[in-house]
Amino acid sequence: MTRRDEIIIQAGLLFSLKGYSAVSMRDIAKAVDIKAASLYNHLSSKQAILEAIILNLANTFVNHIQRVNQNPSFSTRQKLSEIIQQHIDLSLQQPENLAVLNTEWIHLNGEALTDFKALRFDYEQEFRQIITYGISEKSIAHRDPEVILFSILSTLRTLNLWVAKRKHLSVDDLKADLEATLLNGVF
Amino acid sequence: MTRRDEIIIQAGLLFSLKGYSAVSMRDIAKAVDIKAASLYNHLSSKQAILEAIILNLANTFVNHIQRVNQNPSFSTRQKLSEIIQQHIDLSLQQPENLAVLNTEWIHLNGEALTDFKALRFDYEQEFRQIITYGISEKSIAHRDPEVILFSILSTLRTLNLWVAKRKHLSVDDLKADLEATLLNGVF
DNA sequence: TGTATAGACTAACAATTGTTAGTTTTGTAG
DNA sequence: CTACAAAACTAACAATTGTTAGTCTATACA
Repeated sequence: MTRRDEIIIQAGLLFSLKGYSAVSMRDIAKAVDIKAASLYNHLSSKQAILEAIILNLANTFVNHIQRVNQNPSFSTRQKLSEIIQQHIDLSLQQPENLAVLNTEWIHLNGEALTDFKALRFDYEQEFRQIITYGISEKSIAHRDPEVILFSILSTLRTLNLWVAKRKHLSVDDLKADLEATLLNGVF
Repeated sequence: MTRRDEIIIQAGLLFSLKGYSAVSMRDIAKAVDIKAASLYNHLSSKQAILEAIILNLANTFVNHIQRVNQNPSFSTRQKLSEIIQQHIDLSLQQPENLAVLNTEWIHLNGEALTDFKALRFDYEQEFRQIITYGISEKSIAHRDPEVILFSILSTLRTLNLWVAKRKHLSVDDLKADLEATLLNGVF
């Protein structure tokens, strides 16, 4: 792990706790025990740190859903199951970076903001396609696809806020309960 | 509407767009067409603006869920239906303030932060009680109540991000689809 | 041994921050 | 018309911001 990686990890932790704007370069420097000016030996700007965190994670998500969606052996249900699994895994592995992705992307500028929005759109588009196909083959209930899409997606996107607290459930049990709740409902 | 209310509304809009820390008192002043120092004739501090926005809305939610939960004529399903309705209504009426509530509460301090956390806990506790009672009477599926609670609640909490875009659906149709998706699932 | 490079440092910068003090303007009630 | 309060203003403050310039030090390689 390079020094740069270490800085980005610590910065992500601080961003998730206090928000991008409320974290100073001096705060980040203190977290890795150097002076603020020394950060610039490893990174070009504060913005660049935020970009690295967010775009890296957004790319991970898009790559995953594209691979799932392209797999012809998966049923609609299996595709959704794989996606749920991925969100659980990343929510457990890097909850802080997910928090940054979810709430600090507004502070991106220029090309990085454009790239992020494109990745977010791509992800939603892949997800949307799974759902509309599922409706067309009648495996998914015939309702407004956007309502279905955002109902499921908003739960998955905020898993990082509570999943770590559910330690008494194994990951497999958590996944089973979550999948049942999202896909089969509660009544 | 007092001048104070006007300031709080404009500040809420700015906070939702750029985040609390990235909005200066001069930004808020410009939005109501006065100078920054004049804000202090109406408010004691920047913090006080944030507190007003968040605690007001959090109280609205808690009061509502308590009234619903205390109504003995409501079934479990009807209680959840009422709660969904309330989230849709507020998401349409004040999406900006909901965004502030959801993402900027970390910037609260001292007593206001304590109060907010207590209100959030109260709300989740009322919600949790509805679900555990539903499980005990076997109207709700027998699964981990926390997974059910946070699955539904995280969708409701982020309605403000997408509900306004669903203009082609009437509020009633939106509610019907959302309720069906959250409570009956999609398969 | 000499030298180049990576990575730390100190010091400073211009801009912006929330807030206060003191003053002037505006509108209303007597 | 006068008096008073509400609400605007100007000017300034100390602190903090991201970033740059220039310097020093240690390690690796010739």
